[in-house]
Amino acid sequence: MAKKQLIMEKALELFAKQGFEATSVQQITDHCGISKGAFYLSFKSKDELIVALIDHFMRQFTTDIDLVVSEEGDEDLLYNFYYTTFQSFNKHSDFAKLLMKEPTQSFNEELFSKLHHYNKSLEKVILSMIERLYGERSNDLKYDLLFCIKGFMSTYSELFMIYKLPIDMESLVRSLVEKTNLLAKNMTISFISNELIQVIDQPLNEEPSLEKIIEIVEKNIEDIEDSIEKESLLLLRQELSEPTLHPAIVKGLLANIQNHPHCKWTAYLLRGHFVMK
Amino acid sequence: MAKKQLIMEKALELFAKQGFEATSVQQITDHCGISKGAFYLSFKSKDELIVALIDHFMRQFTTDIDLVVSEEGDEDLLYNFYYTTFQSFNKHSDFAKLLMKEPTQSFNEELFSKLHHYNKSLEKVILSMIERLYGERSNDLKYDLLFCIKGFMSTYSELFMIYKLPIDMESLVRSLVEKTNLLAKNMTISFISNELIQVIDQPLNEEPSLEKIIEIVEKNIEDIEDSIEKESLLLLRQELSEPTLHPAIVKGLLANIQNHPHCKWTAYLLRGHFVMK
DNA sequence: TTGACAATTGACCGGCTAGTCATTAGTATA
DNA sequence: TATACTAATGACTAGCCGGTCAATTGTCAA
Repeated sequence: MAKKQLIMEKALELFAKQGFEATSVQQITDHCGISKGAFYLSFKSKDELIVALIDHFMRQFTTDIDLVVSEEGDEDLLYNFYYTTFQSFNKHSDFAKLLMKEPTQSFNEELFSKLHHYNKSLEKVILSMIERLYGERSNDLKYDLLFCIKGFMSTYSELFMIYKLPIDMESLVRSLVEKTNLLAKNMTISFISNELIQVIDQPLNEEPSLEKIIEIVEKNIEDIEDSIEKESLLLLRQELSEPTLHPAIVKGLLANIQNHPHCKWTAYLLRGHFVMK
Repeated sequence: MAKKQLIMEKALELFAKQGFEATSVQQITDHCGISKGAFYLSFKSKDELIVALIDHFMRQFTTDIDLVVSEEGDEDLLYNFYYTTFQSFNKHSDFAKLLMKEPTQSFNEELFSKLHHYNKSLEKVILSMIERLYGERSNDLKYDLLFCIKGFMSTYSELFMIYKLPIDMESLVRSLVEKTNLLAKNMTISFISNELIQVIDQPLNEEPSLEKIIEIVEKNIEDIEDSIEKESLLLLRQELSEPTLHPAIVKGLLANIQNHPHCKWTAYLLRGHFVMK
């Protein structure tokens, strides 16, 4: 299992430098100091490696940002959002580079739709933030705001992603907060309508099914040692099959697990599930 | 020569779908209905093909936008800028896709710096527009505005580039004009300073030399048939070596050539040269 | 019709690729 | 130490890559 992580880390370094296609399995194994055969003990194919990378890091991004956005209080929400996002980009800059870099469609259809799905998850989180921050007013403008925020993020992150400049993150974020608020409070012409978004989302709008969530939770339970988190997961597992607990209790249980490093993604999924209902 | 264009067109289609690395010369020649050997009669290597593509289309983009920005009157300048840019993206969507797609560094150093150079040309054009539109006020904010505009362009162009949606370009542009004006007129916190930009630009700040410009002009003169444009080019060629003409005359000569399909890039270079002085 | 020349072909080359598997090294138990 | 097991190796395969070039085909003036 540790071998798997080693390969993922070292491969990511090479992918960020050269791209996915241009990096050979031989290069990866050389860089790891292992044999080519050993690679195929951990991953069935080179494609499976990239799938694992995307799953791992996109879950990290989504949960990092979701944690900030789902916190109480709107005070510094926008500031914290940008700050966390950029920190997360910075922390996993190799992966972020790979994401920016890789052809949107040179991947398999499977990989493309996977990325698309995570992207939509992220957009959903950002949209919920916009709704909280700007309330009613945002109804017609929220998708335009979403696009503007995404534009800011991608353009400004170039500064530290490509040029590797030492950035004063706090003033960068302060300037983006001002820009975002300006747009949100003064914009009158929206371009992206609900309908347009629905057309875009149409082909791949798969919510994870209840069965899928249960499966993930149970795997999670097996993976972690005895602790409050494990107890909470067991109770939540029960609640998935037979809902009996008070919403406040469920919320508490979610709070119990959402800071455990191996439960973040599960917490995110569960929050989506229980809030839905 | 026609063969060269055929290859460029067909190759671009494949590159847009699969990416540069993932497309083989064999695929390209099959798609053209020619033999592999014939490819190497037109291009010395696969790399030379991508260089030709980048040169061809980036010149197109730059001149298209520069023509709009260098027109008199600030009335609909911003509107026309966005409109032309998106039309140009749309017209050459395969190439635009390739640009978005391709790893920033999977190219050679040569290709990377080539792209970087064209990118800076485009930024220069946009900056001159910002200065004209917002005057003094833009001094401290211009680079932030540039980044915001670039962010809008890349995020919103996804709508028709990736999703291939039929877009009401006029309302899209109107909404972006409002956003840009809002930011330009109300922003107070700038993040990107002159110094920061200088650091970014440092490694590759090559202006084309006078000799280089003369070379390009002479090649252009050979390429086109007798016409007012050719006469104008010959006079401008003379003016490059021995400046004698009144600036107004030079400006008129430039106006003569800037709408000829094969002189646009030369006109752009010359305008930069004569305005410099 | 012939012959000189240019355009075009596709078999071929060396090198690299993803992936396999018989063999070997390492380790834990009895 | 002997045994049984797993972990790890790297030579190997089949196939694709960019690029070359001797051989073929097409063209046109004499």
